[in-house]
Amino acid sequence: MKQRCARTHSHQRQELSALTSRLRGLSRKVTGPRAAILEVLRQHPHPLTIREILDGLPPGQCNLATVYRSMHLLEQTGMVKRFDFGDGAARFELVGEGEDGHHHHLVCTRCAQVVEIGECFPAEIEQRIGSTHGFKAVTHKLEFFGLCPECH
Amino acid sequence: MKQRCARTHSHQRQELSALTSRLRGLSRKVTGPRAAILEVLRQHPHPLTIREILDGLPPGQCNLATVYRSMHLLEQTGMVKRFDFGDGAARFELVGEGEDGHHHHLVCTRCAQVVEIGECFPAEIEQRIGSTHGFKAVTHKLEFFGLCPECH
DNA sequence: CATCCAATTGCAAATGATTCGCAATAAGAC
DNA sequence: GTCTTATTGCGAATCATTTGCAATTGGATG
Repeated sequence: MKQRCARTHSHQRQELSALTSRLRGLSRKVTGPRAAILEVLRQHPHPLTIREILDGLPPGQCNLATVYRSMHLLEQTGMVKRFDFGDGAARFELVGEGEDGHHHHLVCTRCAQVVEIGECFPAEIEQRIGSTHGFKAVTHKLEFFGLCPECH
Repeated sequence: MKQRCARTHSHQRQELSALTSRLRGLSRKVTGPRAAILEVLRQHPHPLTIREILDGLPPGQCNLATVYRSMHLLEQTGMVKRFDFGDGAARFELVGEGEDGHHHHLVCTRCAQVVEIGECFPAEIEQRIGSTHGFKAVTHKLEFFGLCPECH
């Protein structure tokens, strides 16, 4: 069984060269924009919005549409994971090689500070939920919200 | 302590008159559009998108912008609960009187069929997560995704 | 029941995130 | 180097949602 809920995401920063090799290994071209985007993600081990990624790029390095397209690509290849904090903007985080990136966050509803969470929904309960309703390949999205120390 | 994770949402359909009284009790006007929207929600005890609500309304009964505004109002007053299945469209469900509407869903990623889920993230773990990081008023959003019996 | 005022609505235009078409460009294979 | 095809930039399109504003209408009041 897939051990998904343990600490499967190491935050040891990956080398940029390792990232680009991964891309190349997936027979995708390592272009200027893509390398630059990977570098931004590497520098910010936090969920980043498309806008934040674009703003983190050297000016003129890459077009907004290209960021969107790159994030799709990276998501499909499993190199980044998409998160949704419910504010209408997708966020992305690098995924370590060989990992699935499944984890959760605790988000401050006032200042948007984000903390990464180790806990996960109990796998056995998820399993039961799926089989109870005849669903297969069940996963979940889970995010926590609250007021951070500075905001209360 | 708030008992949030038991089956706090009864799906016994509420009377329309009870709903409109609730609105009136909150000193909000019971207008044609609002009554019609409540009726649609009553008839469909499932998470509905704005578009689905509008389409469920008698034609010409209510403007799109009004549906948006009404859902905001109903959400603020606690009469409906907003859910996010990650597809970019908010969904709404009526909340029973005196309940908080907190619950989760199991959504088919192919046909979008939705099953309501009784289980919830263990409150004691959520509590621990909050206090570990000094967060207050911690809640969570949790939805399950998988392939329903018809789709696999 | 008529009156009045603030809350509410409709409409159209604005916004914000995301996607798409298409011609120009640039990786990487040979 | 050349060539082929993936990729990019740009602008326009799309989709969900919000907003400004003038017209309308609940419902409190007399």
